[in-house]
Amino acid sequence: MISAMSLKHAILTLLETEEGSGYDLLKRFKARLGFFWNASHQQIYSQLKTLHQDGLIDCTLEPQQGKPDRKVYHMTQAGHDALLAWLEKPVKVDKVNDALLVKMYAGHLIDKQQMQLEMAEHKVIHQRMLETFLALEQEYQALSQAKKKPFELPYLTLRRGILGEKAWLEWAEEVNAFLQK
Amino acid sequence: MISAMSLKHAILTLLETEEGSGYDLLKRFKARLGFFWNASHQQIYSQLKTLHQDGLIDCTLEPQQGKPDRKVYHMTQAGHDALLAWLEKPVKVDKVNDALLVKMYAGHLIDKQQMQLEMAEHKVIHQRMLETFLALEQEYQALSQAKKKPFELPYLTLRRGILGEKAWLEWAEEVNAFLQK
DNA sequence: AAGGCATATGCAACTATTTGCATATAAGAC
DNA sequence: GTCTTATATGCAAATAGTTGCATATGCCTT
Repeated sequence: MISAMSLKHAILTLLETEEGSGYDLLKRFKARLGFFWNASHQQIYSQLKTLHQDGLIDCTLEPQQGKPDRKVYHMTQAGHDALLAWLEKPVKVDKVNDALLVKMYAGHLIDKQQMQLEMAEHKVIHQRMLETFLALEQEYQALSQAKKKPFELPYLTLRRGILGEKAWLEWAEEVNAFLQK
Repeated sequence: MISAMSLKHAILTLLETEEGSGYDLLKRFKARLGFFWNASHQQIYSQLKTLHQDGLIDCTLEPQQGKPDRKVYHMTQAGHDALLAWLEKPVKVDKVNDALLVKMYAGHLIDKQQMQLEMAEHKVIHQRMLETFLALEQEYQALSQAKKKPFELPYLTLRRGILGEKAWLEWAEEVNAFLQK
Protein backbone atom coordinates (compact mmCIF):
# COMPACT_ATOMS: atom_id res chain seq x y z
CA MET A 1 0.00 0.00 0.00
CA ILE A 2 1.15 3.47 -0.88
CA SER A 3 1.10 5.92 1.97
CA ALA A 4 -0.81 9.17 2.14
CA MET A 5 -1.11 11.43 5.18
CA SER A 6 1.94 13.44 4.24
CA LEU A 7 0.87 16.46 6.27
CA LYS A 8 0.90 14.49 9.51
CA HIS A 9 4.37 13.20 8.75
CA ALA A 10 5.62 16.55 7.57
CA ILE A 11 4.68 17.91 10.99
CA LEU A 12 6.36 14.95 12.70
CA THR A 13 9.50 15.65 10.65
CA LEU A 14 9.59 19.22 11.93
CA LEU A 15 9.00 18.09 15.52
CA GLU A 16 11.65 15.40 15.22
CA THR A 17 14.46 17.92 15.38
CA GLU A 18 12.83 20.54 17.60
CA GLU A 19 9.70 20.88 19.77
CA GLY A 20 7.32 23.75 19.20
CA SER A 21 3.86 25.26 19.44
CA GLY A 22 1.32 25.22 16.63
CA TYR A 23 2.33 28.72 15.73
CA ASP A 24 6.02 27.80 15.68
CA LEU A 25 5.25 24.84 13.46
CA LEU A 26 3.24 27.04 11.14
CA LYS A 27 6.17 29.39 10.68
CA ARG A 28 8.69 26.57 10.28
CA PHE A 29 6.37 24.94 7.82
CA LYS A 30 6.23 28.04 5.64
CA ALA A 31 9.96 28.59 5.84
CA ARG A 32 11.11 25.02 5.22
CA LEU A 33 8.40 22.87 3.65
CA GLY A 34 6.16 25.58 2.27
CA PHE A 35 7.78 25.42 -1.17
CA PHE A 36 6.57 21.92 -1.82
CA TRP A 37 3.76 21.47 0.69
CA ASN A 38 1.13 24.05 1.44
CA ALA A 39 -0.83 23.96 4.66
CA SER A 40 -3.01 26.55 6.35
CA HIS A 41 -2.88 27.26 10.07
CA GLN A 42 -6.28 25.59 10.47
CA GLN A 43 -4.94 22.40 8.97
CA ILE A 44 -1.84 22.43 11.15
CA TYR A 45 -3.77 23.02 14.36
CA SER A 46 -6.26 20.29 13.57
CA GLN A 47 -3.55 17.81 12.62
CA LEU A 48 -1.71 18.58 15.86
CA LYS A 49 -4.93 17.78 17.69
CA THR A 50 -5.28 14.36 16.08
CA LEU A 51 -1.57 13.59 16.38
CA HIS A 52 -1.92 14.33 20.09
CA GLN A 53 -5.06 12.20 20.42
CA ASP A 54 -3.22 9.35 18.69
CA GLY A 55 -0.31 9.66 21.09
CA LEU A 56 2.25 10.48 18.40
CA ILE A 57 3.10 13.77 20.09
CA ASP A 58 2.56 15.11 23.58
CA CYS A 59 1.96 18.57 24.83
CA THR A 60 2.96 20.88 27.68
CA LEU A 61 1.16 24.14 28.43
CA GLU A 62 3.17 27.33 28.77
CA PRO A 63 0.98 29.99 30.36
CA GLN A 64 1.52 33.49 29.07
CA GLN A 65 0.12 36.78 30.25
CA GLY A 66 -2.30 38.56 27.92
CA LYS A 67 -2.00 35.93 25.21
CA PRO A 68 -3.55 32.46 25.09
CA ASP A 69 -1.43 29.65 26.53
CA ARG A 70 1.25 28.33 24.26
CA LYS A 71 0.82 24.62 23.71
CA VAL A 72 4.25 23.19 23.15
CA TYR A 73 4.27 19.85 21.37
CA HIS A 74 7.04 17.29 21.31
CA MET A 75 7.62 13.93 19.76
CA THR A 76 6.85 10.68 21.56
CA GLN A 77 8.50 7.34 20.87
CA ALA A 78 5.30 6.27 19.09
CA GLY A 79 5.54 9.36 16.90
CA HIS A 80 9.14 8.66 16.03
CA ASP A 81 8.26 5.07 15.13
CA ALA A 82 5.30 6.21 13.03
CA LEU A 83 7.52 8.64 11.13
CA LEU A 84 10.11 5.97 10.38
CA ALA A 85 7.35 3.57 9.26
CA TRP A 86 5.98 6.23 6.91
CA LEU A 87 9.41 6.93 5.48
CA GLU A 88 9.83 3.29 4.60
CA LYS A 89 6.67 3.10 2.54
CA PRO A 90 6.71 4.46 -1.01
CA VAL A 91 4.87 7.73 -1.62
CA LYS A 92 2.69 8.54 -4.59
CA VAL A 93 3.92 10.45 -7.56
CA ASP A 94 2.90 14.09 -7.24
CA LYS A 95 -0.56 14.63 -8.63
CA VAL A 96 -1.02 17.56 -10.96
CA ASN A 97 -4.27 19.55 -10.91
CA ASP A 98 -3.56 22.82 -12.62
CA ALA A 99 -6.52 25.08 -13.22
CA LEU A 100 -4.57 27.42 -15.51
CA LEU A 101 -4.10 24.57 -17.97
CA VAL A 102 -7.81 23.73 -17.87
CA LYS A 103 -8.43 27.33 -18.82
CA MET A 104 -5.82 27.28 -21.54
CA TYR A 105 -7.35 24.13 -22.97
CA ALA A 106 -10.65 26.02 -23.24
CA GLY A 107 -8.84 29.17 -24.34
CA HIS A 108 -10.53 29.36 -27.75
CA LEU A 109 -13.64 30.56 -25.88
CA ILE A 110 -11.96 33.70 -24.58
CA ASP A 111 -9.81 36.26 -26.30
CA LYS A 112 -6.06 36.05 -26.46
CA GLN A 113 -5.59 39.32 -24.62
CA GLN A 114 -7.38 38.06 -21.55
CA MET A 115 -5.25 34.94 -21.60
CA GLN A 116 -2.13 37.11 -21.88
CA LEU A 117 -3.22 39.13 -18.87
CA GLU A 118 -3.73 36.06 -16.75
CA MET A 119 -0.42 34.58 -17.87
CA ALA A 120 1.28 37.82 -16.88
CA GLU A 121 -0.20 37.62 -13.38
CA HIS A 122 0.94 34.05 -12.94
CA LYS A 123 4.35 34.91 -14.31
CA VAL A 124 4.89 37.54 -11.63
CA ILE A 125 4.17 34.99 -8.93
CA HIS A 126 6.46 32.35 -10.44
CA GLN A 127 9.24 34.86 -10.94
CA ARG A 128 8.96 35.94 -7.33
CA MET A 129 9.15 32.32 -6.20
CA LEU A 130 12.21 31.69 -8.33
CA GLU A 131 13.91 34.77 -6.84
CA THR A 132 13.16 33.54 -3.33
CA PHE A 133 14.60 30.13 -4.16
CA LEU A 134 17.71 31.59 -5.74
CA ALA A 135 18.30 33.80 -2.71
CA LEU A 136 18.09 30.73 -0.47
CA GLU A 137 20.48 28.91 -2.75
CA GLN A 138 22.96 31.77 -2.40
CA GLU A 139 22.72 31.48 1.37
CA TYR A 140 23.39 27.77 1.20
CA GLN A 141 26.29 28.13 -1.21
CA ALA A 142 27.90 30.69 1.10
CA LEU A 143 28.18 28.11 3.90
CA SER A 144 31.38 26.21 4.59
CA GLN A 145 31.52 22.60 3.52
CA ALA A 146 30.94 21.44 7.10
CA LYS A 147 27.95 23.70 7.63
CA LYS A 148 26.39 22.61 4.34
CA LYS A 149 26.31 18.98 5.44
CA PRO A 150 23.06 18.98 7.48
CA PHE A 151 21.28 20.90 4.74
CA GLU A 152 22.24 18.73 1.80
CA LEU A 153 18.85 17.05 1.49
CA PRO A 154 16.78 20.20 2.09
CA TYR A 155 18.99 21.80 -0.54
CA LEU A 156 17.94 19.14 -3.02
CA THR A 157 14.30 20.00 -2.34
CA LEU A 158 15.20 23.62 -3.05
CA ARG A 159 16.79 22.56 -6.35
CA ARG A 160 13.47 20.95 -7.26
CA GLY A 161 11.80 24.30 -6.72
CA ILE A 162 14.40 26.13 -8.79
CA LEU A 163 14.26 23.74 -11.73
CA GLY A 164 10.46 23.62 -11.54
CA GLU A 165 10.07 27.39 -11.61
CA LYS A 166 12.59 27.78 -14.41
CA ALA A 167 10.65 25.25 -16.45
CA TRP A 168 7.42 27.13 -15.78
CA LEU A 169 8.93 30.41 -16.94
CA GLU A 170 10.40 28.77 -20.02
CA TRP A 171 6.91 27.51 -20.85
CA ALA A 172 5.46 30.98 -20.24
CA GLU A 173 7.83 32.31 -22.92
CA GLU A 174 6.47 29.81 -25.43
CA VAL A 175 2.90 30.69 -24.52
CA ASN A 176 3.65 34.39 -24.83
CA ALA A 177 5.23 33.95 -28.23
CA PHE A 178 2.07 32.22 -29.38
CA LEU A 179 -0.37 34.70 -27.85
CA GLN A 180 1.43 37.66 -29.37
CA LYS A 181 1.16 36.33 -32.89
CA MET B 1 -12.69 36.41 -5.85
CA ILE B 2 -10.55 33.72 -7.37
CA SER B 3 -12.46 30.80 -8.79
CA ALA B 4 -12.19 27.18 -7.78
CA MET B 5 -14.40 24.34 -9.03
CA SER B 6 -12.13 23.59 -11.94
CA LEU B 7 -13.38 20.04 -12.31
CA LYS B 8 -16.93 21.20 -13.02
CA HIS B 9 -15.66 23.57 -15.65
CA ALA B 10 -13.25 21.08 -17.12
CA ILE B 11 -16.25 18.82 -17.72
CA LEU B 12 -18.22 21.70 -19.21
CA THR B 13 -15.30 22.42 -21.54
CA LEU B 14 -15.40 18.85 -22.83
CA LEU B 15 -19.18 18.98 -23.27
CA GLU B 16 -18.97 22.34 -25.02
CA THR B 17 -17.62 20.80 -28.19
CA GLU B 18 -19.33 17.41 -28.03
CA GLU B 19 -22.06 15.72 -25.97
CA GLY B 20 -21.34 12.46 -24.20
CA SER B 21 -22.06 9.97 -21.43
CA GLY B 22 -20.18 9.83 -18.14
CA TYR B 23 -18.05 7.08 -19.52
CA ASP B 24 -17.27 9.05 -22.69
CA LEU B 25 -16.31 12.03 -20.59
CA LEU B 26 -14.09 9.86 -18.42
CA LYS B 27 -12.17 8.64 -21.46
CA ARG B 28 -11.94 12.09 -23.01
CA PHE B 29 -10.82 13.43 -19.67
CA LYS B 30 -7.94 10.97 -19.48
CA ALA B 31 -6.95 11.52 -23.08
CA ARG B 32 -7.12 15.31 -23.14
CA LEU B 33 -7.05 16.84 -19.68
CA GLY B 34 -5.59 13.93 -17.74
CA PHE B 35 -2.05 15.27 -18.01
CA PHE B 36 -2.80 18.32 -15.94
CA TRP B 37 -6.00 17.39 -14.11
CA ASN B 38 -6.65 14.05 -12.50
CA ALA B 39 -10.16 12.89 -11.79
CA SER B 40 -11.55 9.46 -10.95
CA HIS B 41 -14.72 8.05 -12.49
CA GLN B 42 -16.49 8.52 -9.16
CA GLN B 43 -15.70 12.21 -9.20
CA ILE B 44 -16.84 12.65 -12.77
CA TYR B 45 -20.13 10.84 -12.24
CA SER B 46 -20.90 12.80 -9.10
CA GLN B 47 -20.00 16.13 -10.73
CA LEU B 48 -22.25 15.27 -13.67
CA LYS B 49 -25.04 14.67 -11.19
CA THR B 50 -24.67 18.09 -9.58
CA LEU B 51 -24.16 19.85 -12.92
CA HIS B 52 -27.43 18.27 -14.02
CA GLN B 53 -29.22 19.27 -10.81
CA ASP B 54 -27.97 22.82 -11.28
CA GLY B 55 -29.29 22.91 -14.85
CA LEU B 56 -25.88 23.46 -16.44
CA ILE B 57 -26.23 20.30 -18.50
CA ASP B 58 -29.18 18.16 -19.48
CA CYS B 59 -29.49 14.49 -20.11
CA THR B 60 -31.15 12.04 -22.48
CA LEU B 61 -31.38 8.33 -21.79
CA GLU B 62 -30.21 5.87 -24.43
CA PRO B 63 -31.51 2.44 -23.54
CA GLN B 64 -29.12 -0.41 -24.32
CA GLN B 65 -29.63 -4.14 -24.14
CA GLY B 66 -27.61 -6.00 -21.56
CA LYS B 67 -25.81 -2.90 -20.31
CA PRO B 68 -27.15 -0.10 -18.13
CA ASP B 69 -28.72 2.82 -19.96
CA ARG B 70 -26.29 5.33 -21.36
CA LYS B 71 -26.99 8.78 -19.97
CA VAL B 72 -25.96 11.23 -22.62
CA TYR B 73 -25.31 14.72 -21.31
CA HIS B 74 -25.26 17.94 -23.28
CA MET B 75 -24.65 21.57 -22.56
CA THR B 76 -27.46 23.99 -21.77
CA GLN B 77 -27.36 27.73 -22.32
CA ALA B 78 -26.91 28.16 -18.56
CA GLY B 79 -23.94 25.81 -18.72
CA HIS B 80 -22.36 27.71 -21.56
CA ASP B 81 -22.82 30.98 -19.65
CA ALA B 82 -21.37 29.47 -16.48
CA LEU B 83 -18.31 28.27 -18.39
CA LEU B 84 -17.70 31.68 -19.92
CA ALA B 85 -18.13 33.33 -16.51
CA TRP B 86 -15.57 30.93 -15.02
CA LEU B 87 -13.12 31.58 -17.83
CA GLU B 88 -13.28 35.30 -17.13
CA LYS B 89 -12.31 34.96 -13.49
CA PRO B 90 -8.64 34.45 -12.62
CA VAL B 91 -7.61 30.99 -11.43
CA LYS B 92 -5.24 30.20 -8.61
CA VAL B 93 -1.62 29.41 -9.14
CA ASP B 94 -1.12 25.67 -9.08
CA LYS B 95 -0.60 24.45 -5.55
CA VAL B 96 2.27 22.08 -4.97
CA ASN B 97 1.92 19.27 -2.45
CA ASP B 98 4.65 16.79 -3.21
CA ALA B 99 5.07 13.93 -0.77
CA LEU B 100 8.38 12.80 -2.28
CA LEU B 101 9.92 16.13 -1.26
CA VAL B 102 8.58 15.81 2.26
CA LYS B 103 10.34 12.47 2.41
CA MET B 104 13.53 13.87 0.94
CA TYR B 105 13.49 16.65 3.50
CA ALA B 106 13.40 14.00 6.22
CA GLY B 107 15.83 11.82 4.27
CA HIS B 108 18.54 11.88 6.93
CA LEU B 109 16.35 9.46 8.90
CA ILE B 110 16.55 6.74 6.26
CA ASP B 111 19.45 5.35 4.32
CA LYS B 112 20.55 6.65 0.97
CA GLN B 113 19.95 3.35 -0.76
CA GLN B 114 16.27 3.36 0.09
CA MET B 115 15.96 6.89 -1.19
CA GLN B 116 17.72 5.84 -4.40
CA LEU B 117 15.26 3.00 -4.86
CA GLU B 118 12.27 5.25 -4.47
CA MET B 119 13.77 7.85 -6.80
CA ALA B 120 14.28 5.11 -9.38
CA GLU B 121 10.61 4.11 -9.19
CA HIS B 122 9.46 7.68 -9.63
CA LYS B 123 11.89 8.18 -12.47
CA VAL B 124 10.36 5.31 -14.44
CA ILE B 125 6.93 6.90 -14.14
CA HIS B 126 8.15 10.35 -15.16
CA GLN B 127 10.10 8.95 -18.09
CA ARG B 128 7.03 7.11 -19.30
CA MET B 129 4.98 10.28 -19.08
CA LEU B 130 7.57 12.22 -21.03
CA GLU B 131 7.58 9.54 -23.73
CA THR B 132 3.78 9.73 -23.96
CA PHE B 133 3.92 13.50 -24.28
CA LEU B 134 6.64 13.39 -26.92
CA ALA B 135 4.66 10.88 -28.95
CA LEU B 136 1.65 13.19 -28.85
CA GLU B 137 3.86 16.07 -29.88
CA GLN B 138 5.05 14.08 -32.91
CA GLU B 139 1.43 13.47 -33.89
CA TYR B 140 0.67 17.16 -33.65
CA GLN B 141 3.76 18.19 -35.58
CA ALA B 142 2.84 15.80 -38.38
CA LEU B 143 -0.42 17.68 -39.01
CA SER B 144 -0.74 20.24 -41.77
CA GLN B 145 -0.78 23.90 -40.78
CA ALA B 146 -4.57 24.03 -41.20
CA LYS B 147 -5.20 20.93 -39.11
CA LYS B 148 -2.92 22.19 -36.35
CA LYS B 149 -5.02 25.32 -35.90
CA PRO B 150 -7.76 23.94 -33.60
CA PHE B 151 -5.15 22.19 -31.43
CA GLU B 152 -2.84 25.12 -30.85
CA LEU B 153 -3.95 25.74 -27.29
CA PRO B 154 -4.15 22.07 -26.27
CA TYR B 155 -0.67 21.78 -27.76
CA LEU B 156 0.55 24.48 -25.39
CA THR B 157 -0.80 22.46 -22.46
CA LEU B 158 1.15 19.50 -23.81
CA ARG B 159 4.29 21.65 -23.93
CA ARG B 160 3.76 22.38 -20.23
CA GLY B 161 3.80 18.63 -19.61
CA ILE B 162 6.94 18.14 -21.68
CA LEU B 163 8.89 20.96 -20.05
CA GLY B 164 7.65 19.90 -16.61
CA GLU B 165 8.74 16.29 -17.03
CA LYS B 166 12.10 17.27 -18.47
CA ALA B 167 12.69 19.50 -15.46
CA TRP B 168 11.76 16.65 -13.12
CA LEU B 169 14.20 14.28 -14.82
CA GLU B 170 16.95 16.91 -14.77
CA TRP B 171 16.39 17.23 -11.03
CA ALA B 172 16.47 13.45 -10.64
CA GLU B 173 19.96 13.47 -12.20
CA GLU B 174 21.14 15.93 -9.57
CA VAL B 175 19.61 13.86 -6.79
CA ASN B 176 21.18 10.71 -8.16
CA ALA B 177 24.60 12.31 -8.37
CA PHE B 178 24.30 13.24 -4.71
CA LEU B 179 22.96 9.88 -3.50
CA GLN B 180 25.71 7.96 -5.27
CA LYS B 181 28.48 9.88 -3.55
C1' DA C 1 -7.09 57.66 17.54
C1' DA C 2 -7.51 54.19 14.05
C1' DG C 3 -5.73 50.67 11.15
C1' DG C 4 -2.75 47.01 10.14
C1' DC C 5 0.36 43.29 11.40
C1' DA C 6 2.29 39.75 14.41
C1' DT C 7 1.27 36.64 18.14
C1' DA C 8 -1.65 32.57 19.40
C1' DT C 9 -5.38 29.57 19.09
C1' DG C 10 -9.42 27.13 17.26
C1' DC C 11 -14.53 25.74 15.36
C1' DA C 12 -17.80 24.96 11.66
C1' DA C 13 -19.33 24.49 7.11
C1' DC C 14 -18.22 23.50 2.76
C1' DT C 15 -15.73 21.66 -1.27
C1' DA C 16 -12.59 18.20 -3.15
C1' DT C 17 -10.58 13.83 -3.48
C1' DT C 18 -9.68 8.94 -2.33
C1' DT C 19 -10.86 4.30 -1.23
C1' DG C 20 -13.76 0.57 -1.12
C1' DC C 21 -17.70 -1.49 -2.55
C1' DA C 22 -21.47 -2.87 -5.88
C1' DT C 23 -23.68 -4.52 -10.29
C1' DA C 24 -23.92 -6.52 -15.01
C1' DT C 25 -22.42 -7.91 -19.77
C1' DA C 26 -19.33 -9.06 -23.61
C1' DA C 27 -15.00 -9.91 -25.83
C1' DG C 28 -10.56 -11.69 -26.02
C1' DA C 29 -6.42 -13.87 -23.87
C1' DC C 30 -4.12 -17.81 -21.60
C1' DG D 1 -12.86 -22.56 -18.35
C1' DT D 2 -11.11 -18.71 -15.86
C1' DC D 3 -9.06 -14.25 -15.88
C1' DT D 4 -8.55 -9.74 -17.40
C1' DT D 5 -10.14 -5.68 -19.85
C1' DA D 6 -13.61 -2.76 -21.53
C1' DT D 7 -18.25 -1.05 -21.19
C1' DA D 8 -21.40 1.53 -18.02
C1' DT D 9 -23.01 3.26 -13.82
C1' DG D 10 -23.18 4.69 -9.03
C1' DC D 11 -23.23 4.96 -3.35
C1' DA D 12 -20.95 5.59 1.09
C1' DA D 13 -17.36 6.58 4.15
C1' DA D 14 -13.21 8.62 5.07
C1' DT D 15 -9.50 11.84 4.43
C1' DA D 16 -7.87 16.32 2.82
C1' DG D 17 -8.16 21.06 2.08
C1' DT D 18 -10.57 25.82 1.82
C1' DT D 19 -13.18 29.67 3.49
C1' DG D 20 -15.20 32.27 6.87
C1' DC D 21 -15.55 33.38 11.41
C1' DA D 22 -14.10 34.19 16.35
C1' DT D 23 -11.17 35.88 20.23
C1' DA D 24 -7.56 38.65 22.53
C1' DT D 25 -3.28 41.47 23.04
C1' DG D 26 0.69 44.37 21.88
C1' DC D 27 3.40 47.01 18.78
C1' DC D 28 4.13 50.05 15.07
C1' DT D 29 2.58 53.27 11.66
C1' DT D 30 -0.14 57.00 9.66
